[in-house]
Amino acid sequence: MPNASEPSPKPLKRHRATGRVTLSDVARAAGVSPSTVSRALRGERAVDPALIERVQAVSDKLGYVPDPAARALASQRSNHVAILIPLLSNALFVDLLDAAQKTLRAGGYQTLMGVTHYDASEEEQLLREQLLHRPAGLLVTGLDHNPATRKLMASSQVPCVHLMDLPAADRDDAPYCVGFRQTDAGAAMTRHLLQTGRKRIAFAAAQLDPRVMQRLYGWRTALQEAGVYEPTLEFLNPAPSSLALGGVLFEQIMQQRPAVDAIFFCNDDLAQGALMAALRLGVSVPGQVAMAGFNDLTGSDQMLPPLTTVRTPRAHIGQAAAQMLLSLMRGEQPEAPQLDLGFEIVQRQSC
Amino acid sequence: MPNASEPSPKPLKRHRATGRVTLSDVARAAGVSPSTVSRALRGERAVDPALIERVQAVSDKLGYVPDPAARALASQRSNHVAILIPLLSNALFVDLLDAAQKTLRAGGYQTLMGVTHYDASEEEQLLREQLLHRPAGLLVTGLDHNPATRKLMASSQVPCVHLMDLPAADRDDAPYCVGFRQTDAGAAMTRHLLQTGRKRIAFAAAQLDPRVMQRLYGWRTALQEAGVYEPTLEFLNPAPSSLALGGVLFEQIMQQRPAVDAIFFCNDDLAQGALMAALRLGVSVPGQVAMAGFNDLTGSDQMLPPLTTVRTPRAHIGQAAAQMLLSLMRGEQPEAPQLDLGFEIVQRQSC
DNA sequence: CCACTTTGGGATAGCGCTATCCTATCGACT
DNA sequence: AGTCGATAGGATAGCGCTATCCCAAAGTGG
Repeated sequence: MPNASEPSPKPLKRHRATGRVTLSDVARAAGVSPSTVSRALRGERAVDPALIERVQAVSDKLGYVPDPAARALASQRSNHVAILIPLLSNALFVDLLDAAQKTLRAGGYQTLMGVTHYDASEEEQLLREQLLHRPAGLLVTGLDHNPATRKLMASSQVPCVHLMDLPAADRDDAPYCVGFRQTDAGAAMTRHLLQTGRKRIAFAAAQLDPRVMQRLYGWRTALQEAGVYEPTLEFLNPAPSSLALGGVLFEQIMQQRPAVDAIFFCNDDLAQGALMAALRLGVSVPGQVAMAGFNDLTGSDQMLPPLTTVRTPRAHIGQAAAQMLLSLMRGEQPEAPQLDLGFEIVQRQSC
Repeated sequence: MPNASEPSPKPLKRHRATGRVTLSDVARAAGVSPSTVSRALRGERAVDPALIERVQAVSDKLGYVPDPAARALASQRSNHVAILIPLLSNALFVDLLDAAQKTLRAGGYQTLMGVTHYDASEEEQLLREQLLHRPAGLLVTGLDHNPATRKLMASSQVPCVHLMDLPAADRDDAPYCVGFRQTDAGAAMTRHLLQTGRKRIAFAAAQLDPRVMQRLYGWRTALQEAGVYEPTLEFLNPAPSSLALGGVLFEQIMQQRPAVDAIFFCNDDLAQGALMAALRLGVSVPGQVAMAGFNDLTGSDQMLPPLTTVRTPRAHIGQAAAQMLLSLMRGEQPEAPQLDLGFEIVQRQSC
């Protein structure tokens, strides 16, 4: 016996024992192999219906719940869906998040939220972190991303749906997206103001994200068509949108262009702030100047006067995008890669 | 050769190969064992400083990033932190979420958000789902949970910090929490109104969650102390809080108790809606009736008149709670299990 | 009637880590 | 010197699944 140093047959019990009910426990109790349990529970491949039922029953009785970490490690896919939104301080994105999150959860997915603060490199960093978790899907706001981000999304092979925006033209490399035509919405509201007889329509905006700029473009186009466009009617401020800023913008406009007869705000919070400022300053709305907002945020219908605005289907967008992502994650092909959910002019008394 | 059926020595190459840079790759490149790399990178146990540096360098060069799923499976702990909040439609909770999420991310944790809709059984269900992910920590709103939820939290052994609320008395089984005394805040604002000479102070509330009820209790106590409490001054509506509901409550109060000289709303959105309704109805504020809100939400300073309210440190709460959780997850003991971040009466022109 | 595909189940090697156990080395203390 | 306890690194068994391969049995067609 030259080699007596290898006698130990039993591999000594390690002290771990998590106590968790595992797939193997179910397999043993059901008298089948682990593979079969795995397949039966996931509805993978063909399994005898009777067997599926038996496995289900045993699984329920033992209270088996699959371990997401083990599953993720083995399959290289988690049940996470990452969602990237610019801010949590804009109700618009919160509504989007809320709706998407609800839909995804119903589909069995966990939502990983990432807040980019409108910062392209922070977006890239967040995406990088999230991709580590091997998310099953991706929901991102807008279509504008830096090249590195775009490359990450492409190379990760993770299904991705873009929110809020639609590509300008129907290219065939078009990504999946759910939203509406921001430009059209901007133009539509402007035309509405023109129809009520207004001629000097200012555009007041904050944050200046790509969608705001599209609305600006729509406004500009509509004014040009009507032959009443003036560059000095644009009041753009890159600061975050807020009621207070709306008031500031309003005062600025009334000071610089007192003859303005309508103001189109790129977001309702600005318009709400302007409405309050008008009340404070005794400026009659819509008598002296009409006001219009965008998004139909909560409170806009409670203003004095109630605010005319563009109602955007943000909850619907969140829900529909999540739905589209769910089908992509199932490996299905949505009928159309782009979903235009439109918008609606809500006419109230501020115009 | 009786047994020719077992010749294959090489265990046949499976087609998986994820291409990911693994810990073993780093170990091989650095000329050390995987254990050492793992320890060096996590700062676990004692490792030679020079070695740590070398491993770090190699790891960076190869672009190694640990796989969260593998880590979670092996260690039975993920880098997720679950946060449970009642709603996303109340700015209060969004601010909480935003702050907590930011702090946790800085600490290397991913936030898993759960929205309970003020539903105890939904909370339980969410918690159950989240615990599957073996979160490293738990952030939950309030101290009121059903027994099953409480048991889940306890048996999971996951560190947990409660938000917004503080326990009534300092019990020694007191859970970790960060918040302020809702009752005191309610009483403080009521006393402030009393000091301005108001006598008939109504309390208007919606949603009626436990924190609202505590504010109600504070209001009641202050009025009783002053000898001016009347039960009919309570206007409670279980519907979700909103500007529109604030207007409705205001009209209801003016109709049922026209002699009221102040109204204390349990949340700013109600007060904002009431303020708008007062403008609409031509009720002078604070001339005829003073108004006070709670939380100092955005827009309250822009109202006409600007709203007197209780400023609650919700962002601070989110951040401090996350911080406390971070130290708990590090195995440290916070100096005090309860953190009272107080509140502040913000006096504006509505009183 | 036999080669030839399905069909449905079993066996088992990882997925990429961490936790546990082991061992070698070095002082410090009898 | 010899014994001990630290200290620091290595080896390796899982964590709980899924994916892949394998194989028996049951159809299928010429």
